[in-house]
Amino acid sequence: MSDFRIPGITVYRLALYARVLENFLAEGKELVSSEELARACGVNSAQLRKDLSYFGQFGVRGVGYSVPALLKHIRRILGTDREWPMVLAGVGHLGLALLNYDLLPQRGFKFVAAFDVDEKKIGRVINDVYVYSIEQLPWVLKEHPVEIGVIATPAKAAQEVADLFIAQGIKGILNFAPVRLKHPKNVVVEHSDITLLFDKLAFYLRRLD
Amino acid sequence: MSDFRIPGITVYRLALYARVLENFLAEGKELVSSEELARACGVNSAQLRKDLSYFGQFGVRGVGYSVPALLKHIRRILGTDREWPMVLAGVGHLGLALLNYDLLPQRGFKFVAAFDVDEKKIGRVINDVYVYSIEQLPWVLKEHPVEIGVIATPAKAAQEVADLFIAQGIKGILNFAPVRLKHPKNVVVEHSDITLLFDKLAFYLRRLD
DNA sequence: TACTGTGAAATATTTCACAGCA
DNA sequence: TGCTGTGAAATATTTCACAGTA
Repeated sequence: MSDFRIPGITVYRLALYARVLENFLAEGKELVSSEELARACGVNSAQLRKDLSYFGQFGVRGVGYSVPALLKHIRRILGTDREWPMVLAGVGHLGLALLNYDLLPQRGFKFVAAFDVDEKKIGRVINDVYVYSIEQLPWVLKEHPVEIGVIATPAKAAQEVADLFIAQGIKGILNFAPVRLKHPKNVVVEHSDITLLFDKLAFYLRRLD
Repeated sequence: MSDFRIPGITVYRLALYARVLENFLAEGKELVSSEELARACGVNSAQLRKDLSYFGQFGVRGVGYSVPALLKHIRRILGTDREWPMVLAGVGHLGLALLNYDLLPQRGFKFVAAFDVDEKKIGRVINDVYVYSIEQLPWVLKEHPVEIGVIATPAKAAQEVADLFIAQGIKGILNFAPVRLKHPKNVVVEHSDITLLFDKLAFYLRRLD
């Protein structure tokens, strides 16, 4: 019922439920049962109900869940019922992909500035986002304080960027560089290392009968 | 000791250990203790030792682990001691980032062909990879059978591509499209939905004191 | 001595199964 | 009746703590 210690995996699943509910909503679906939503998400229905029960009661016994109401509840739980301005460090191929990824602003995650060290990139505007020199980072963050910083630099630059972010008051970092960041524990860091997923796939492929 | 049912999270951590060991190796480090490697990976040392113990004994009591030997062992366990040819569907911004991501071929994951529906992209060569029309997919996979298919298309095309992949004998799919794929259980599917990570970050940011 | 390897204990997560209710 | 919500049971994972050994 309370939010005392919510497992990361539960938070992740809530985000997944929200994604699937968005699709149901787009299809004009009004009602959904835990069984149906769970199946669409690839999880057990008791688990879905348990995940929700950490935060309250959102369904109607004998009936199910209202699709728009449940989506609204989950968004409020996740904090995606508001806008989250963000900055990006590293305008390489992945950085470009992030700047151009429409689903992020649709969900409230909006880049307000990007940074790079490459002279050829500095001054460009990508999808309405200006690319600054990394040296302007303290100044830009002072002018436009944001809570979320995204790192899409090469591994060797990532820690330095993280330190800069943290020094300028960034509270949450999403790190796509393949390196573990050191950080104080009042800063939230999520790591996303794409190459690890390929390794995992290789492992399970090898032991397919 | 045996590989009966290895938790996905253990496999993921093994990949992480390999990544950190690679860095240690590059620094010329010969020996590492479970404590030191675990700290660099952000995990408990007993957990690291337990993870390894599913597969054998790789250390020396009182001494630690040989960095190059442990790395070799983990690579063999993961299946990253060989090359994995792959195909890509979807040459948008994310697809481009994947085609240009040097760490993948360094670890043996090599795209041999890419596919798209956009006439403007078909026929281009990106980082030595030719972009075919999606209609040529059956033919190309017949000529060059591969086990891994990567999906970086918009959500609405992903299931159709997955079905094509599976029909052509692909055994493992890494799906970056924000949709849950239906698939027979002799096909391994890993989902990577980047937007879910942003949601998770928002959740933990909101409850930072 | 200084570590690994690993049963056993502790903890966390998932699933069951059914009471409760529209 | 047909669902949700949730204690309790089952299962999975992590951590402890120490025997084993180079």
